[in-house]
Amino acid sequence: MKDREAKKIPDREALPPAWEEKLRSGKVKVTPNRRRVLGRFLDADAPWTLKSLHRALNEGEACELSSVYRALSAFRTAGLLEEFRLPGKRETYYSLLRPSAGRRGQGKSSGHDHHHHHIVCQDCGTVSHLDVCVPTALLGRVEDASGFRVTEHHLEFKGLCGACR
Amino acid sequence: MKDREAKKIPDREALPPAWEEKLRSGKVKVTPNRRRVLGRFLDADAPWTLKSLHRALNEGEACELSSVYRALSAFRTAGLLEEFRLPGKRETYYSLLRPSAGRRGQGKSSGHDHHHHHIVCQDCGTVSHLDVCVPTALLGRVEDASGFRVTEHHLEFKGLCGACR
DNA sequence: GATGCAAATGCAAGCTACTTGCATCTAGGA
DNA sequence: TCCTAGATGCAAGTAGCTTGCATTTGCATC
Repeated sequence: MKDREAKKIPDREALPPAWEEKLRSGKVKVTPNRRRVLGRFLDADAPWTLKSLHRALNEGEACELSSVYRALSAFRTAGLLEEFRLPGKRETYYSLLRPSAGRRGQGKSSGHDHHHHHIVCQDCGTVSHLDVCVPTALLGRVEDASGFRVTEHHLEFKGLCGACR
Repeated sequence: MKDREAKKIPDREALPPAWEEKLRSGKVKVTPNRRRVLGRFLDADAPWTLKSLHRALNEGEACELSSVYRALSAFRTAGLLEEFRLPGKRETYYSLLRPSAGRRGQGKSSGHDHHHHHIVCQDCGTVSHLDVCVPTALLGRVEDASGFRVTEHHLEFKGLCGACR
């Protein structure tokens, strides 16, 4: 948690080219606000809520809640973010959909399909990412049992984090 | 879906004794309102939202939204209901936690622990129950990867139902 | 470099889905 | 039957978005 050198980027003037490209190809205009929003996701690979993001951004220059909201919607439409909800929490969470680059290509490589799942500490509320996913066999059983064709799944865990145990 | 004989109970005067017992042991007073609320869950083994339940109840005698809300909270505290949220939906859903009776006892038999998971049709919005669950092996991997002790999990699927395909 | 327009922004108002306070009523034990 | 903790109805309050509108701005084009 120490900030070495110029590591603690307050607000970026530019995003990594890959991401700027992604925005443009998603027909999302690149503005200072949006750079700052996306920059937060790139800095902290954690789930953000509309409000937590708004608070974090306004430690710097002010930025309207509704603009953050619209940025999130735009990013989601463009396939850069996924949205999810947690049992017992009221807010909607967002997290970055990184392209499934270095993974052993076990899915269709459709560009960005590396979603992930989450675990929440029932004591302190910390939310962490998980790299595990639903086994294919289970998906098959779900389709058989329900008659649905499954297109998406969300898996949330609740428990006690290392610190709270 | 046909209603045979007196199968279509409008509002019950009494709940199955097992459930009345459960309420009492959970320190929940049994009132006409609460019988009607719980009755709906017993009649239709589907997820309800506060509002859908309120609407359903008020086809009969009126019953305040806030009372339904408080009944749901009480039932949840008593361990009769579980609450969950679905991605893309705003409301909180509730479903009955039936005691894990006839199952091959693969969990600790703690009274009621037969939770289940859900699949939502992305077209028509229908929500169905699923009888599949997260494999124990996956839970182990989650604990190892995160350092958390897992106490709960929720698994939601999205897809196309038989009718919408 | 100047221009035009679709899209983004700020501000304010509106909406949905709860959630709570309070006076009154009632289930259920004494 | 009586008492009291807890349930109810009604109304007001709150959180978390969501939208409308006038203004500004990114960026493709000239």
